[in-house]
Amino acid sequence: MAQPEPKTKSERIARVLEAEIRSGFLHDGAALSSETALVARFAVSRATVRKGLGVLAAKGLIRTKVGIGSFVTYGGAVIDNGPGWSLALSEGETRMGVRILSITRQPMDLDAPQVAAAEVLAVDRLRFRENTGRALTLERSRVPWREDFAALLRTGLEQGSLSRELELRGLSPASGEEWANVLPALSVADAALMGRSAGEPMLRLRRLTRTASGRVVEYVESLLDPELFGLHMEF
Amino acid sequence: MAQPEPKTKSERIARVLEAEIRSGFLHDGAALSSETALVARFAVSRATVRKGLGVLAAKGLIRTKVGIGSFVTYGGAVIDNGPGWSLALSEGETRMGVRILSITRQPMDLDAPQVAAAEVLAVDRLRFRENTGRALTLERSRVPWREDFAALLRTGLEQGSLSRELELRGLSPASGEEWANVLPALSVADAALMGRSAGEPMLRLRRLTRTASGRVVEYVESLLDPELFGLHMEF
DNA sequence: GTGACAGACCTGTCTAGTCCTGTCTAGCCT
DNA sequence: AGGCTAGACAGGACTAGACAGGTCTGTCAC
Repeated sequence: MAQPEPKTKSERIARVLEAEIRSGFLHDGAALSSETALVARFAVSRATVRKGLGVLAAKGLIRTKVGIGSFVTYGGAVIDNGPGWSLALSEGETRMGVRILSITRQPMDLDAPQVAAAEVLAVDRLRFRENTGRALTLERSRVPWREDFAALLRTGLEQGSLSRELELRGLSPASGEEWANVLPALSVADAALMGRSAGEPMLRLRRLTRTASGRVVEYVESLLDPELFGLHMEF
Repeated sequence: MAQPEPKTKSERIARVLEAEIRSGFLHDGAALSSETALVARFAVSRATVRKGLGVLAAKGLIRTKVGIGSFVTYGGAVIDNGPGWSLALSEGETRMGVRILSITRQPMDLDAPQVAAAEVLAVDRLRFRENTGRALTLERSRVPWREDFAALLRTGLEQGSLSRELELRGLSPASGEEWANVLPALSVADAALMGRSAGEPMLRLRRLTRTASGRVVEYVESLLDPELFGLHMEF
């Protein structure tokens, strides 16, 4: 229905950081990276980073203090969807549990031609409402394999967040793409994983993130309960 | 349909660039060369290049931004104008016809609390592939009623575009919101309108646009064939 | 232990320069 | 008159660098 607005660099930076804040990846009170660190991450000049931060400050999402840094001042976390669309819960308060199905080193299995790597770190997770057995989301993350992922296969993820592990290794997304469409019918295999009925329509989200240098950070494919999840965007 | 021979240099430039865009050589979101680079490429003056770019901009194929450049805003099938999500056709070239179901003055019927107006201009359209009877989209636009819409009820829309009529009356969207979700089952009434089966899952898009002063310009609710349409976003 | 200090790191601000589009003027040619 | 050329100037986006001043922390002297 629309065309992507050509974005300036500063707008893009504001957008990526805003999504990280709204998704809860950067929680309320958290310190953003320093301006010079963001310069490196987004591969732009400091003036441009500051312009992007200015947008967030104007929206009241962050506050910056001289000599210290910038801090998140927004507490409305949603779920970990990374940058891009804001994933909105259709209902009100919904407590969701997370279950990690598997963390493995394996060949690339999903259909994402942009991911050239033969081997990936694969993390599959379920989210479910605690009172029922039905899973609300099924998320499959694929990250091009690096040797320093080896420990994760034994120890698991810190706080269950793959993004955080990637961040620790300098794999911060600076740009990306996102696709959304309707999966008309849940497959038998996925239905079994999610404790749902095969044939149900689902909302399917695919996201590819890249570093400033263009290297693929992560590819995520999510199946979401259409009753509960929708996409929302302001422009 | 045979194209007439381009008469002027600026027409030739527009023709060449348009072909590159429609062929996919310049994909959606891609940056065109700068005007001075195009001056060198086509060996004409900058004014001529700008005239050619002006033709493309008027067609909605590109958008130019001061200090940055010109960008392709044509994703293969532009359904409607305006910023926000980019609606992507899953398949390749698909020629679609438009049929306007009705243009009426009526009470607000859709569930959009942001639209305070009691009376609206309501435009319902179908889009369909020409060889089949199945509609691919059903779009319902609602615009707060103004007296200068009266003529539209008799004369119809210029080029079938409501956006153009709104633009002519100074109602240019400056900001807005967009929601997307899965409609699990097409209603019997809508199925009949679209020539589809009731119960099919559909992609539902809702968009609310506002002027710079915050007045609601338009509310649109679209049902889209999930096989054919998806959402795409870069960040 | 404590207090002072140096240095590291942070934001705030400024300047000079590049590259881009927007716009205007003057003139040439058919 | 309309299409085109050539040039000039303004202003926006961005880069790169420099400098000042706030804040924190490790270290050293006492």
